[in-house]
Amino acid sequence: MASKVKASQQDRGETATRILDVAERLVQVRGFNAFSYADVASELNITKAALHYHFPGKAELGQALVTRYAARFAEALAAVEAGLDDAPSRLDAYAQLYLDVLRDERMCLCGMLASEYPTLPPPMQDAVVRFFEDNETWLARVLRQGKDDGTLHFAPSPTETARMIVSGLEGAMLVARPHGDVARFSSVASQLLAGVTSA
Amino acid sequence: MASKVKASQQDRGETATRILDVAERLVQVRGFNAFSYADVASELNITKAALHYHFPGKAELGQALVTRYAARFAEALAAVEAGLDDAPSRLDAYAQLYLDVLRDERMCLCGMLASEYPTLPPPMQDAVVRFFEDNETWLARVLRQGKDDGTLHFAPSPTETARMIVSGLEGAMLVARPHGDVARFSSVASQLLAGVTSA
DNA sequence: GTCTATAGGCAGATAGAC
DNA sequence: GTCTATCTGCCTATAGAC
Repeated sequence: MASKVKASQQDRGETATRILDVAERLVQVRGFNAFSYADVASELNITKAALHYHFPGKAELGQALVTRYAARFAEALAAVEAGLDDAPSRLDAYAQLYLDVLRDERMCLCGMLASEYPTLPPPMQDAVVRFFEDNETWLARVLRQGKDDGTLHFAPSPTETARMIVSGLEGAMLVARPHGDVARFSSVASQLLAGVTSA
Repeated sequence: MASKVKASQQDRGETATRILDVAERLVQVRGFNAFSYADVASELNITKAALHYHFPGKAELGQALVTRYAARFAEALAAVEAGLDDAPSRLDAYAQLYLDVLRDERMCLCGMLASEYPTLPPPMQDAVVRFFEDNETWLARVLRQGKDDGTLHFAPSPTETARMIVSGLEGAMLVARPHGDVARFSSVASQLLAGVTSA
């Protein structure tokens, strides 16, 4: 049973991983409907046919993209919980995850896909909705924790408050990117968090 | 000088107006990159060639769309100011404008275009940025009014607070639409406004 | 696994008749 | 103003050689 590195989830080859990396960036910058197999192939100096070997169609590539993105996000949230104990710090770290994406001149992958939602293959639609639900669930838990220990203060339910934070951060990315102004995002993010950290 | 109806801004023919109506809905639902001249033509039972007579290219059609949308929004904001005096009511009416769009299962036109920003023709990009700036300016003015007369309470500058409200409402639309859940939007909207109406 | 070659469709756009 | 007809290019996808 000498397993080398413990293949965490479905392991893909090196080429498949690089395809996902390039496609992910293209989708986050331009959108799922505005990138093509040709774009990815030319960046990697391979042919479109090779792409189809790794991902039969655009729908399958899209599913793989959102699945991997959601898994990574879940890992990041677990790391936040492991590394930080108090609710306010955890909220700060959560917002920082968004900021890191925007600094790269990208939109949140699932925020981008949310705008294209009616045009997506059904499996991608389901995965996008799940992403937001998972985020809200995690945030609601942190908010509940903070309310219980007195470090956070808010009137609506933790779930409703979580939804406001997710919406606010996604919207802040959406609006800040056309302005090319990361500070716009940071300002909104701190106001959102201040709404639950101050009495 | 017997002008019939006072051609408010650039008047377009009846057909051109119907083209804009159909194209506007398609962009708000599917996005600028995911609708085609063929889509519009088939809905109106005309040919693509006829479309090109009214709007030479997709870029020009897109410009006309965002220009008209921004003008209508500005009219709506003026109507809000004319019809309501106090700042809290004006904020409520502002959020209601967004809700009306979402009820139609549409995204804000400029929110949709913001997600596609890097792929848009430059004139459309400029118009999208201007739309958000105009919204923020209007909101900041209302916020200042409310702060001065004691009906609103917030710590950051009116401009920064305005940006948080715009971002929050746009993000709430973005996230609510995939869930098919208008209540999600309303919940976030009232939380955002509660943040400035309660002490 | 990656290639060449190609199929089949749809995109935006134009010419010219009516 | 609207039509038919057509162009060119890009899209996703497949077949089959290496």
